[in-house]
Amino acid sequence: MLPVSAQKSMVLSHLRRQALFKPLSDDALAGLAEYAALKREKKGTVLFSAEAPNEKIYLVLSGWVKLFRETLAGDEAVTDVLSSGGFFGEFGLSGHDEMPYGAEVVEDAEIVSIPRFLLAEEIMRNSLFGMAVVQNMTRQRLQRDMEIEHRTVQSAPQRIGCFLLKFCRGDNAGPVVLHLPYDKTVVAHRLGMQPETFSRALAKLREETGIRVRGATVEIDNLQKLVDYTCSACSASFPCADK
Amino acid sequence: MLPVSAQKSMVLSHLRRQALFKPLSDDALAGLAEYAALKREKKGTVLFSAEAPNEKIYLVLSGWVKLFRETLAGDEAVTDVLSSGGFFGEFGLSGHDEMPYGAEVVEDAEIVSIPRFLLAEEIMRNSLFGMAVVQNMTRQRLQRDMEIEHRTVQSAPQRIGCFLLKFCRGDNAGPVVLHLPYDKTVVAHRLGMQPETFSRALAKLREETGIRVRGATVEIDNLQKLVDYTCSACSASFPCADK
DNA sequence: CGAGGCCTTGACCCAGCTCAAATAAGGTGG
DNA sequence: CCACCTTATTTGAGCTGGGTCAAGGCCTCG
Repeated sequence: MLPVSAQKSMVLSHLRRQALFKPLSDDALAGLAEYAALKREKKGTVLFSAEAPNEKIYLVLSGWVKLFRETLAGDEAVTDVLSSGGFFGEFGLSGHDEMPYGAEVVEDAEIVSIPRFLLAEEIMRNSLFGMAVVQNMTRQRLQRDMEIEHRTVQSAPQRIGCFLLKFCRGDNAGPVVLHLPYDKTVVAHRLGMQPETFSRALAKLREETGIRVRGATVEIDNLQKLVDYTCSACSASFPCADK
Repeated sequence: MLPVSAQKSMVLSHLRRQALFKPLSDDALAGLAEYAALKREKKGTVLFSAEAPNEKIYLVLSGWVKLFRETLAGDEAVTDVLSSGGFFGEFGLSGHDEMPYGAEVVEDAEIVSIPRFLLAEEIMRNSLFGMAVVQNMTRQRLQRDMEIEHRTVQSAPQRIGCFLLKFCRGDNAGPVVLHLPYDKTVVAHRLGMQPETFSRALAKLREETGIRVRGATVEIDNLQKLVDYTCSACSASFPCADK
């Protein structure tokens, strides 16, 4: 275990790297780091479940976390799956007292948590930061809109393609190698389909676009081909990334 | 046509009624009203299309407006359908220069538009207002999460039921009478289904829950029955409204 | 080496889509 | 007020993508 001071400074450097925190002064940032906690969590850990009190904002440094809602009938809808750089729990910033979803670690992760009241205070103090939070929320909402579109308009293989493309930078060219970060079942649910369908859809995508899949590793020789196949049904086309 | 001053004061009173603007001082509100424009728009009018410059925030006073995205293949995904009290164009607040969706009037409407820079300035000036904007965005995002869940988990008749319930206040009791506000085709797309499916699903919902439909009018005798049928597949149950 | 998890495959089913045709509901001009 | 034309809504018939259930295959870990 690292000494406390070293941990703090590590947290600090991670926070500094987040776009969301850019408008914060060094002092303000240090203040956050002071009360922030860094934890290592094992796969399977439930960080909180829906309706838990909403007291912290979380930032994923490494690993994977899924956000989900459970229906009365026991079905589960995965709203998002986050990796390095992903935020969750921001609902706390807007005065919600309950988490509207649950969060579970699906791949061993390092996670920083920050008491929500600290951030709420900072919003009041620093309107530039308030603006940054608005922008963050806005981006999130836009992504949800896209997600809704995808689920109505894209076929299962296309949704997988779209998911893969999110990990490709626009700097195309040459073959790309990706590591599917986690459990295929989780990916399947993230994309709103059953594991069986995921498996079949991936097979189809493979034969349709020439990508190669070995275990969790995906190799893309011809990015353009994947883009053509995937984005034809969508309102945005390839480097459709979140700017 | 009303004299200009009367129009301004009408706009002002509408703005004052919005939760979003509660934190604004009378002066600030008057400032907004000064530059706000109130227009009557005919069904079919396209207010703007995707990728248009993002210069205004809009507030619907009456009538109906749909927000949508179009895919390259010409399919259309309706992201939302707004009526009295609905906001759109808030993306402008976060520095996006292009509208990420189009907006079309689907039922004659009165709409107020406010230059976005005015609001952006106000966010910087008044952090309580910034907070209110964050809350608004948050609520929107949550609704999108719910929407994603609904589309994966609910059947077509249930989605219609859920849509109807949004117009019922929790103060249940007695029979409820609703006026389906617009074109059934629009409702169908809003719910992510084809018009034919909508028609059949509505028939099913009718026989399943005893509601009665005549043209655009819906009568609900037994609200509880509708709730039971509709919400069983969902993670939230009836007065699941946006608080 | 055996047990338990994933992932893939096969077989079958069904909700919702598509195409096509029949009705209903408005709206217009005479 | 009526005939006529246009646009919405319903209905029918058949298709299909993806879901469900069940049976292997494969890999990991004890």
